[in-house]
Order: sequence, then C-alpha cells, then structure tokens
Amino acid sequence: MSSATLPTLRQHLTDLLHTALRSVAPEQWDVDILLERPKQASHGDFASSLALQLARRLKMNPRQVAERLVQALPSSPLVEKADIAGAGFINFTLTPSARTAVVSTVFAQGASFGSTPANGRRLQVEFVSANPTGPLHVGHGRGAAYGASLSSLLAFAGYDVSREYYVNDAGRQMDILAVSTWVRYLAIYGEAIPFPPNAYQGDYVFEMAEQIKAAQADQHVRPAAAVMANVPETDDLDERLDAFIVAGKQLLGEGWRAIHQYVLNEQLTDCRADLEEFGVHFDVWFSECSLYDSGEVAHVVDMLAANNHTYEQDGALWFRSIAFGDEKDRVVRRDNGLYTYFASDIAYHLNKFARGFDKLIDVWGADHHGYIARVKGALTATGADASRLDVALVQFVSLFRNGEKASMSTRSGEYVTLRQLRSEVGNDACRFFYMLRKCDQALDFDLDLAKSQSNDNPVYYVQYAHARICSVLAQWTGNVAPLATADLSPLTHEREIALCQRLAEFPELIQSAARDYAPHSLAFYLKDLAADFHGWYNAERVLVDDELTRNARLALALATRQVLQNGLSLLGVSQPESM
RNA sequence: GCCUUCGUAGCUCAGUGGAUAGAGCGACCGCCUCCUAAGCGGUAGGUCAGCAGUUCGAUUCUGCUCGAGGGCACCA
Repeated sequence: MSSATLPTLRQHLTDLLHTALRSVAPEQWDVDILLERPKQASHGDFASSLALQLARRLKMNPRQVAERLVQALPSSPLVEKADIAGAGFINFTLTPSARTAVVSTVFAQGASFGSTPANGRRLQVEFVSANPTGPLHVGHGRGAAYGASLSSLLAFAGYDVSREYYVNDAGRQMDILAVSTWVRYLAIYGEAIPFPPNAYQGDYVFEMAEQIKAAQADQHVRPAAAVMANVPETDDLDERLDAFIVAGKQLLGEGWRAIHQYVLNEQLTDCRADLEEFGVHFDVWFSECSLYDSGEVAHVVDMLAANNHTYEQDGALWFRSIAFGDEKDRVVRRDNGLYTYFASDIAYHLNKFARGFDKLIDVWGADHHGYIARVKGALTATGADASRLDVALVQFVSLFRNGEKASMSTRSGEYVTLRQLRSEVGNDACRFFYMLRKCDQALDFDLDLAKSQSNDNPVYYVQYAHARICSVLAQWTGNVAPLATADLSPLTHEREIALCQRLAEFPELIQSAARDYAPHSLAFYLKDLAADFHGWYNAERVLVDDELTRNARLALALATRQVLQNGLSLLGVSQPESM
C-alpha cells in the first residue's frame, strides 16, 4: 500500500459512487457526494447518504435507489463490501489491508503525517497584541495559546504563516504607565503625591521606579508641589490623570521620554520572555509608533478625506462608517488634533495588506467585536478587499478562586498573571487547558482545580499514552526500522481497527481544524486517540512471543506515538518519554 | 434598544442536516504475580432551553420567545 493511497481513500470511494451514479442516474451527475465516517462500527468505515439525497429527485424509494447504486458500484481492491442499511445508507466496509494501511503511511511520512505540502498562500495571524503596560494575565494567555496553536495548525496545513504582535506603543495607556512609574519614583525620593486611583497600581510599577532610580538617579525628581500645581481639583479622574501626564511632560522634557522609553522597553522585554517561555513565538513585533513616524496614519486619513469618506463635526474628523454597514460614524481625528486608535488601526491593516498576505487573521478579545464593522468598513473605503480579513473572537476568561469569581482589572493590579498560572499549573497543562474550549465559549478557569488537581488535567492522559509507548519500546530491544514494512495482517482486533481508523482521521482532522480556525478540535482528537490507545493497551499485550503479531502491534504503537507527537507539538505541548 | 457569543447528562464541556447524541469529573460495581493503575471495563444519568418554519430527515439551518455572558467612547 503506497503512502499516496490513504489520503485519497475518501476520494476513491467518491469516485466509485460517481461511476455508479453515472450509470444509475446520469442526469443527476452534479449531486454533491458526501461521505462520512459513521459513529458506529457496525455501519462500516465510510457511509454515504447519496441514495437519500437522490430519492426525491428520482421519485423513488431510497432503499431502491441504494440497491441500484450498489449494483452499479465498480469493484475495488480496497472495499470489502458495500451494504445498504437504515433508510437507505450505503455503508462501505474496507478490506483489512486498506484499514491498516495507515500504519505504513505514518511510518513513511513521520513528522509530516497529516500535513499538506506548501500551497504558496501567505497568511498572517496577529494575536495577543496586549498593551505593554503590565504583565500578561490569564486572558492574554488564552489569546496566546489560541493564536500560537492556530498558527501552527495553519502552517501544518500548507500555509506560509507569519505570526505578529501589534505593539500599542503610541497611545495614552503608555503615558499613564509612564506617569504611574514617575509618581512612584517621586515617592521614593520623598515627594509624596496622592497616587491617582485610575493609574497603574501593580507592584511591577514600584519595581520599575526602583530600577529607574538605580539607573538614572534623581534626575527626574521634581517638587511635589510643582506637580500638583498643574493638577486641577476635579472629580473627573481621567481629567486629573491627564493633567498629571501633562505635568510630567512639561516638568521633565527629555526626561519624560527617558521614562516612557524605559517602561515600554521593560514591559515589552518582559512580555516577550513570558511568551517565549510559554512556547509562543512571534515573527514580527510591529510598532504602532512606526505608523505615525512613517506618516502612514496621516496618509490614510487624508486619503479617506480626499475620497469624501469623512466629514468634520464638533471639531473632530469623522469617518462615514455608516455608509459601510457600521451602526454609527466614527472619529478618526479628535478635536485636539490627535488621531484615534481607529485611525492607526486602519493604517496598520493597510500596511499588512501591502505586505502581500493573501489572508489576515486577527485574534481579538470578544469585547472588540463591535470593532469589526468599522475596520472592515474603513478598509473597504480605501479600496482594500475586506473579505481577506478574518477576525477570530476569543471569549473571556473568568477566574474562579475558592468558588468565587476573581477580579481581573489590569489597572488595579488585582489579577493573576500568565506567569503565575504557568508556574502553578505548568506550561503543558496551560497550553492544553486553553485548547479544551472552542474560542466562542467563555472559559471559566478554576484556579483551585488547575493547581491542586493538575493531575486530572487531560493533558497528562494524552502524554501518558505517549510515555507508555516509549516504555514498551524501551523494553523491546529490537530494531525499529524494519517495523515500517511489518506485515500488518495480525491487526484484527476491534480495538486495533478502531485505533487505525482514528489514525487515518488525523489528516482530515487537520484540514477541518485549519479551515474552521478550531485548534480545540485537535485537543479533543488527541484525547480520543489516547483513549483508543489506552483501551487497546489494556486489552492486548504488545510484546507477545509471536513475532508476526508483536511486530504488527509494535508498528501500530509506533504509528500512534508519531501521531501523538505530531498533534501535541502543534499545540505546543511536550511529549515526555516517561512520566 | 441594537450587535454578538452561548443554552446539550448532577457539574464542566465536545459534537452532528442522517441511523441508538458523546467525553471528563462526580456516583455505583469490577480489573495490577502480566509491556507505567496519571490506566482499563461496566452500571446509572438526556424533552440537545421553548415554539414555529425549511427538509425525505432538524439537537444541527432559519425566524421568534425565554435565560446567561460580552459589546455599543473624540479609551486602547
């Protein structure tokens, strides 16, 4: 059985049905022939509902149609029989050699089993893109795990994938972090200023203040009274905070830039290290500032204005978003002359398109969903093809501690960081746990469960299957290479056939998971694969005396290990040889 | 009010235009002189939120109702 046979098994059966169809009902040649893998073993390896689809069009009894189709079915060396069952299903049962052929295929293809050759299509996945204003929290962790697994999956499925992090280094949030650090720094020098309640409160702000003191000494110290002189007495907290920022810029001059640069660099470095430790790598870190420096933001706004897609009102410049399906128009340039985040985001996406990607995938938090219409609208207005942008919305993560929902405010500093989670639960369990929900589903992360009962995490179940196979192999002293061509005919038990079927599903699973941007389905597949293996392992011994049987079972075990490795590595989960 | 994600076993969640809707946890009963018991086998547990429509067939698609989360800034 050649390695090329397996991926086309489904196609082969489809061709057989097509031939039969041309003979039975030539005028229905265009009917879509669907083949599915039945849930029940008694329904064969593949099933088709073609007869049910045709019955009405032919005004015939579905079972009658099925009978004619089966009679017209060409014989195939891969098909043992084609039964008619139920209302008119045609159930194909493969020959034993066709069923076990997947084992040889896995041996032949190894780490690339399940992958698709490069299709030449370039694709960009942008994810995490958290403001560099503090440590990543467990919500970012979900985006990171999802984006990384999705990227790996798409690359495995043949796309040329670029992973990108958009660094919001231009906005007010960075100024708030800088001023937060400065106020803490002043406090160290005894210049006590009431800390703005809406500034960043986390401990890392104190640490950065200490670091700036150590590196730059007292050059940024100004009298508290001088700072407070700039801050109006008002209950508007945002207004007060902005006044602090203005005071900092005025009193410090170049020193403000130094602090701003320092905290940005510090947070970005920390963020990158955090993600790399989590096995999440980015090819490009794209700076929002660079869009301003290059003039791209101004250019895109001018372009929109030149094409009459904007108007001025209340001193601000508005994009006619309604004309492109949004629910209201949106400001691109504020009355104070500054561009909005929206403006730089339009420029950013145009920049992405200009880089030649066939498809852009943005991974956003669910709270950004209202943002999709305006971004796509603006892209359309500039003449870009907005359908080339897909947005994957990842629902929220809620943390539960002692059965109670934990606070998750970045500003207040009361949140569990990704680092804490990783150190308490472990990277593998984290990566896998995040993939146990589809991204549309809100994730309740029970910290107590994840910490105290981490052994219950399904990731260990999957890894354990891998370790068991390694253990069997270690006790067998033979040479692995010849197993590639082992006679597989001794693989006749129900569990062995089921395991082979599961292995054969892997390439299809990769395809559908990539198509649907659904890496979670890979996690569920791996659980199923591990279950099939554990069941077989308990029922049958691999290292039996009979050489033929032993070699066939070793080959099946090794093929299973290969698929576990291929799948786990896509999810960024390690494959320990012993546990 | 509008947009959006959900509603499936006691709990947490998969899944599908098809045949008898699944897993883990929890409960109960079993399995290590034998390749790792972080494992396996079995039992119990369901009005797939509700109503209507499309269809040969709907838990799946469409519409409405009810319930839960999220979003509706000259913040990012």
